[in-house]
Amino acid sequence: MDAKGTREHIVRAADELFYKQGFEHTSFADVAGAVGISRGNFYYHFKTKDDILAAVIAARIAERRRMLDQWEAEQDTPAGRIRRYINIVIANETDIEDYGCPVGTLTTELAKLGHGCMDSATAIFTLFRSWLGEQFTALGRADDADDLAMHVLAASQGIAVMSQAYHDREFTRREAAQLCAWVDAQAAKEE
Amino acid sequence: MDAKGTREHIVRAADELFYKQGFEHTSFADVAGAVGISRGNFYYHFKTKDDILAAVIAARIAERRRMLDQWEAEQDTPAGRIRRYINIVIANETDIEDYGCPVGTLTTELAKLGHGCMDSATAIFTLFRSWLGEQFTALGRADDADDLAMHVLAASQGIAVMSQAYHDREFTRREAAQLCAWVDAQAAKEE
DNA sequence: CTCTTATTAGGACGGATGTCCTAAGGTATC
DNA sequence: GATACCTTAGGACATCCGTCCTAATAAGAG
Repeated sequence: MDAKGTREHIVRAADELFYKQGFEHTSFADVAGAVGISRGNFYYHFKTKDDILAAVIAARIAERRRMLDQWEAEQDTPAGRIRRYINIVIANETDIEDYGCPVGTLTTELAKLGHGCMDSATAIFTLFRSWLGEQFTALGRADDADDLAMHVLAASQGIAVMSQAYHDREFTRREAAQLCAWVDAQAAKEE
Repeated sequence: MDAKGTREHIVRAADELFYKQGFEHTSFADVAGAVGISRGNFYYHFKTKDDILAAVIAARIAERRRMLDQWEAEQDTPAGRIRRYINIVIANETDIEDYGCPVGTLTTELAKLGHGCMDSATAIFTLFRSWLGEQFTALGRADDADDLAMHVLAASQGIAVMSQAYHDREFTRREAAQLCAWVDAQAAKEE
């Protein structure tokens, strides 16, 4: 197989395992096993575990960027786009119940490990943060757009954490709906 | 030294290390080093690492219970008590920036590890959840007291996650103040 | 002081981990 | 078909981990 394909395969498998088991709890052997290659071959593509993590984070950023572009194409209004973001917690309900938010749980883990990739992980948050900020600006809230974006991020993270703790889908839906209503109320405040 | 004292000393050290480094990333040697005893002596007090975790969680529950009692004594009104809870994110600002919320980050980690102590960790959340529920009931919101309690928990967790990601104290204070205002608004709705 | 019990220190153990090396197998080019 | 390079497999390595055992020490009771 060509190196590019194997490398991508490794990143995909590592991405999923880092999400579902955590970065530290996932070993080279785990990833190699999931991909179906030997541990030795591994070393040909990535010298260290940190290299894999960096590649996984880069892949996540690229994927999220594509997702945001798609949302912009699908949703016509800024409020609709923000609501689309909030809707993640419902669309990915099952995974979030079991493994939490991929972004939040990774930054939390890397922060505790004092890992150098912490800043790259935070960059995923920043991607959403600025995108949400743009939407709030388009909503006529240029002055406090970033504050509002941070509020949406924080609320989503809170929902994810509690969702993981209690597996309560009613709670998740109720909070998401409430946050969407809040967004619409912010839109009404424009002008 | 007597066994009780050493045991408590171990639990205290493990509590701090589990919080600051994460459960998995903390080894027997780390805890033994922090306490100043040998790894062998360790085994006399706790047979397995899971035993230590169970003891740490039990200690956290007991400590939080004491804290809630104190808040009830200090604060006269239900709203004041809820605001006192929200104020944690500001009072413990420095630690939360570096290590996140002790309860949220632990449940997140244990969930990913598929650890058996996950339920005990969730019990710490439940302690706050029912206490907050009681306060909202006292506020005249018996019907949706638990929903409101969950909302406060989620909001606090969200603030903690973003605080850890961005170390932005202005954000933390703004969100905490906003949440306190929300509590007061809920109180106003009673009648 | 003596004997028993409670507590400690230090190290052995099997296993897992991240890293690295080397030899073999494929693949493409001339 | 021969050569050079890309890719793979399998294992060696030093280290650390959780667990467990044993012998020495401290403490307390008679």
